[in-house]
Formats: sequence, C-alpha cells, structure tokens
Amino acid sequence: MRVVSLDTAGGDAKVHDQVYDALADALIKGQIPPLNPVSLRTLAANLGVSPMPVREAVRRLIAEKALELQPSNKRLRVPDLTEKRVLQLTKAREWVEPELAALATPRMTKDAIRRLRDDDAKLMKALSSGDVGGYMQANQDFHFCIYAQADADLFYDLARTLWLQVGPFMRVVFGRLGTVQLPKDHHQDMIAAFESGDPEAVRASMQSDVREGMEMMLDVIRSRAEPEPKRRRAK
Amino acid sequence: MRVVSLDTAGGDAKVHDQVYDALADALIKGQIPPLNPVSLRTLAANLGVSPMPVREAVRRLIAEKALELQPSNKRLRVPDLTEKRVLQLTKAREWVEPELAALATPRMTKDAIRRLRDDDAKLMKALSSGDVGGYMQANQDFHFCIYAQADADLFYDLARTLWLQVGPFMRVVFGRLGTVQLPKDHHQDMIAAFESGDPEAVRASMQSDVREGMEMMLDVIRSRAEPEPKRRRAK
DNA sequence: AACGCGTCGATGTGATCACAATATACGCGC
DNA sequence: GCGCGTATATTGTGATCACATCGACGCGTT
Repeated sequence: MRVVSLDTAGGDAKVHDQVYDALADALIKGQIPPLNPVSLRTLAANLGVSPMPVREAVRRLIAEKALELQPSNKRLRVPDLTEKRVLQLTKAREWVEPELAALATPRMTKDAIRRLRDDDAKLMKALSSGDVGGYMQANQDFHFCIYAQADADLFYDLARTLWLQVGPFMRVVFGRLGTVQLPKDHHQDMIAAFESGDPEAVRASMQSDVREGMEMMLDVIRSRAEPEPKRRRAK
Repeated sequence: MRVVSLDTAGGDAKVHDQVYDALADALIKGQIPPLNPVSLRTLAANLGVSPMPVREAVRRLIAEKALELQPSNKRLRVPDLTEKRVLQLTKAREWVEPELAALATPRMTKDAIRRLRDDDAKLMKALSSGDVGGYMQANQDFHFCIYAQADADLFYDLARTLWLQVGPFMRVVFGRLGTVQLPKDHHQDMIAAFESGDPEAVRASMQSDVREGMEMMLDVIRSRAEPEPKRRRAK
C-alpha cells in the first residue's frame, strides 16, 4: 500500500510542493512509522515524478525535523523520539496551541463551531469503532480548524511542524494503548468555552487536551525498554 | 563586497550545508536587507559552486521563513516584516528565549559566564564606537552562548529561526536609530542572576531584553508610512 | 517627449547524468 | 551450518542541460 500519493487537482502547483504536502500529510497522520527508512528514488518512483522535486520536499521536511539524515551513514528516515525530545515538544505544544486557541476565540464563526462539532462527532465515532486512522484525522481536523481561525500564521506553522514531529509517534501510542482507553478529551469543554467567548477557558481546555495526549506519549516512550527492531517498509 | 562566503575549513562537510551556514550567517547579522532580491545562479557564482547546493540551502531557508518566493513572479528575496508579523515574533521570542535562559541557569559554567562578560564588553565597545556589525555580532554571541547551555535543541533551533527572521530588520532599526540611543540592555542583570543561580530572575531579565529590542523594531515598522522602494543589491 | 510593444535576458523548476560512499546480498572457506 | 570478505545495488550529492515564465530594456510609433 502506498501511503503517499499526489494531489492531482491544481494544474499549476509546483511539483515539489505537492510532494511536500503528500509527505507531510502521511507523516502527520502517522502513516510512516518512526525509524522507517525513506529514499528519494523510491518516493519519486511511487509518486511518478523525478527525484528532483522529492529532494526539495525532503530538504524542507528535514529543516522542520520531520525527517532526518542518519549521521554516519546517509540514509534518510523518520526520526525517533527520545524522552528529552518529547518533554520539549510537550512544553512547546502546551504554549503555542493554547495561545492559538485563545487567539481564535473572538474570531470563531458559527460555521467554524459547527465544523468543530462535526469533527468531534467523527472523532467519537472513530473512537468507538477502533478506527485509529479516522480518529487521528478527526482530531487533526478539530485542532487545525481552530488554529486556522487564529489568523496567526507564524504560530500556525509552528504548530504544524510540532504535529509533524509527533505524528509518526501517535500511531505508535495507539498501537500500544488502543483507542479504547483514551482519556476523555476536552473538546466539549472547548466548544462550550468558544461559544461563551471565554479565551482563558479555551486556553485551559486546550492545555489540558495537549498535556494529557503528550503524557500518554511520554508513558509509551518510557515503557519501551528497547524498541523492537522490526521495521516495516512503507511503500 | 560579497556578504556571503564559504567556510573552507572542514573538508567533508556537505556543500549545501556550508552554503546554508553562509547564507544564514549573513541573514542573522542583517547583512542582507529586507526585500533584497537573491538569485540561485548569482549566489552560486559568488560562492564558486553550482546552483544545485544553493537550491537546497535556499529551500531550507524558505522553510524557515528566512527567505521567501514572491507569489506571482517567482523571484527570491528576503521577506519584509509587517506589524502583525513583528507582534507574533515578539510573542514567540518572549516565550522561548526566557525559557532557554531559565533552562541554562543551573547549567552555566564559570567559563560560559566569562564568555558572557567578554561578549558584553565587546558589545559595549562596539556600541560606543558606533560599530553596528560588531554590536550585532556581540549581541548574538551573548544570547546564543546562553542558549547553547540550555541543552534543549528544539528550543535552540526555534530561537535560531526567529533570529533568522528578525536579523535583516535589526540592521534597518539601527539604520534609523543609530547605536547611540539604544536603551540599556539587561545583560549585567542577567549575568548577576546567572551567578546567583536564580532562574526566575534570569527569565525576567531576558524577557525585558527581548521585549525592549522588539519594541524598538515595532516602532520603526510603524514609523515608516511607506518604505523607500530603493533596493540595494548585495553582491 | 511619452507611450506601447516586442525582444532578449534572467529566473526558478524539473530531468538526467555522474560519482563516491555505504548498506545489503551473495558466495566462499572453515 | 556459520563467519567473513567481496561484489553488487542503492543511497545521497553535485553538476549540467532543457524549458516555461516573467521582468527589463530598447526601439518604434504617435
């Protein structure tokens, strides 16, 4: 199964941007597991383009730490997460995402709030049916629907790069825990806070939401004495 | 005068990394003014390499928003700063850099503090002699000497990308204000706080330092009704 | 002298070729 | 059967070529 594919919609979009979007999407959804090797030519062949635009997309993802180049050998792969790194990612997410949510609060439209309810419904549905992919998609849609309203592109992009780094690991977390024992999210509280227009309540809900998610990830990181060296190759 | 040059030291460092370092250094020091056009081939010729590694370095800098591609026409240039963007950069810097300083506090070695004193001395010297380049260099050394001690690479890199974005504009600020009427920095307070090992005092000093610098920048942004369309080409 | 239009040059982008370095697979010897 | 060295394949990197597109400049006309 190919986990990456090109969006063949727009005609004049740069190829390397399409490749970037495809790769970023696959990463943020956790479709490419940590430590999974990636090669320029293989990707290029799968996407039906020359290695050139793939190089540019990959260079960009490396800059965002969504991919890494192994030091001695020069293989390209999805980075692994250390405990130290998770703690930093947690701190960063606990700052930007509540900030974005607070900024978005006075700008939330009725339509956006409706989309939030819709996304949360999809999320609950995916949760009860054990659909990990659907859960991650709905959760991502929920959060970034909020962040898009904040009108703060620098913070938005920062949040994006942070999700790009935690994405591959979220799938691992669900693999260990399953969707059954997920703690209750704070989406309902958040929606209520949006409707009453209380930025600080929104901020608090978002921070709890982020914190609890990252605590789960931290537990998984700590619990793996040694990661199984089994590597699946996503092609 | 060529504002970018390759570090010809290490032999096995990738060329595109050297190009990146050279460009990033020039940008962070404000040696390339905002809106200054940049071209792959010109840079490649100046650096004595093929356009290929320059493309990769530039792609990385675009990802970090240190360079931008004009939308309709496809020229490459140093981004301009809007008021909205400065406000976001201020918020971000006021969070990461005090955080880094606080993290660095218990890890500060005698040697690092000595370097701080040294950098601050250079800074004062450059200030009194009106040496803008020397001032920016010393200020950068001072801050990143601290950040390097924090042992938090995610935050460190974030601070770096933020400086990359404000760098070109700092030079503009000094061009408007001159080095004479700079407000007193908080470097002395900070050094004292480091020596007494008080993270919160360090954090407060750093935040004031960042805030006042960014307020100066914001004033300059606001004061320019229309920027002079005069563009110098740095070659 | 001012304006319009066409040409030329320069730009970013993509494809292809070449190369050194390394991982992987294979086969030989023990 | 197992260890190890060699050979092959694949990797990322850099250079060069080709091309569509846009800006700049100059010439011509009014």
